[in-house]
Amino acid sequence: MAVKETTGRVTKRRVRTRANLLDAAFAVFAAKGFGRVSIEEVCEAAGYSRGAFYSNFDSLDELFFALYRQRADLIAEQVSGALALDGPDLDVPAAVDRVTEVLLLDRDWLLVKTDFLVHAARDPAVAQALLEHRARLRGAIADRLARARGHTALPAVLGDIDGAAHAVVAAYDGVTTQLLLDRDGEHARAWLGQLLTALLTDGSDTTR
Amino acid sequence: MAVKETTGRVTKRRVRTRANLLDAAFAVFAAKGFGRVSIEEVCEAAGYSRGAFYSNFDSLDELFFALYRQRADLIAEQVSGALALDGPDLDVPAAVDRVTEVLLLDRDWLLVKTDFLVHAARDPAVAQALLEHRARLRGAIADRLARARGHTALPAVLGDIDGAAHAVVAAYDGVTTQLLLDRDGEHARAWLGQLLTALLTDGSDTTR
DNA sequence: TCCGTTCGATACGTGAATGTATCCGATACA
DNA sequence: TGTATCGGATACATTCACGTATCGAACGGA
Repeated sequence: MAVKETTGRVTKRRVRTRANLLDAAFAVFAAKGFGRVSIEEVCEAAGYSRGAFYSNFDSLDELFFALYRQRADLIAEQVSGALALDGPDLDVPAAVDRVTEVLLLDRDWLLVKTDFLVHAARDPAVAQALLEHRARLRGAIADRLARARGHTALPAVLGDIDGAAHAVVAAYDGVTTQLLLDRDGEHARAWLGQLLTALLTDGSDTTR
Repeated sequence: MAVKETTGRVTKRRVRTRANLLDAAFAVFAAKGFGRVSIEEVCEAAGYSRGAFYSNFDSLDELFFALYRQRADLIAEQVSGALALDGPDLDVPAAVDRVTEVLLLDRDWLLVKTDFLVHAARDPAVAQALLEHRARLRGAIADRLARARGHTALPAVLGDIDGAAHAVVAAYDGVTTQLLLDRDGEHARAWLGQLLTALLTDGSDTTR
């Protein structure tokens, strides 16, 4: 373990250093990709030497994992927040807009997340973590959809509410891919909105 | 350039070597990921020494690019073939099944393709190549959809036929992501079929 | 303020991957 | 079959990133 466990004492300096390393790592990973980043680059970007790194982490993999958890938790919170905003009744287009905004706002996060996906695809243990994050998102979405039942009918083709939540996440992933390539964030958000409403409402709605 | 241009002479041995290197690279990239592969690993897997590599390519990047083009062309062909199978009229569910089969059959290809996406996301020139491949796929899909107009009405929410083709590709990308994580190919194919029919038919169809 | 502990910097040795230069066997063509 | 060219193997020097071991400084508690 990188963090000593002999004593519960955690210095303030330590947490600051760790946070700085994580922040710097986020920027560096986003810019160059996980596979092309050296430990020293992260340290340099953070203003530390490698000694600081090895005092806080055992490997780049461990740092990457910690970084992902941190940011994923943040996003999950924001999505939950965006979904909880309006009252007990769900306004589909408005909620879709808010969620869309959160999910596609930060290109750097999409880059890091995709790097993490590639990583996870080859390591079942890592995949587990990513699947859990996705399950958390789906859960938040499904909860919200459940409260809206009756107001807006879901198309039967997707199956139950959980199927609909799966579809939402799939649409998110699909639009993410396109956005990573064409870098047109505005278009991506508009289009994700369109896709989601296409999936969540039956075909009769043509206004949006 | 790696391939000499002083003379048009291309030895048989050379094309064989190049093909072997590409095949080996595909396997190695799929197994370990582009970022974690050394030139020597590829050569070793192909049964050559580094000399052969440098005689055929300038860098790992160049090889990766060539590899992607090769395989992407193959897939594009297969998709076109799968779409051209039935007569002038389109049988949506059948065509969806066939395309789904082609697109999600080979996990290794999905891995390499996602690696390539990550790569392209940071290099506009590479992104261009990937966008063109995607455009080719969309074109084939759009052509097919155009011929089916009237038989199966498209939901208006997606916009025109090209919008529908975009949606198909997005669904493909979304399911790909999930498949990379849970490794359940059968489920992925079934679900992609479900998603596509949900997108391509209006909400009235509940049988599949 | 003093002291023990913790944190991070520096210096070092090591292994791996790279690109090049050179050499020998294979190949194509007359 | 002979010969000139080509393709790939080998050897080499170099660079780079890694992990460790050690040292001085910052920190927190008494």
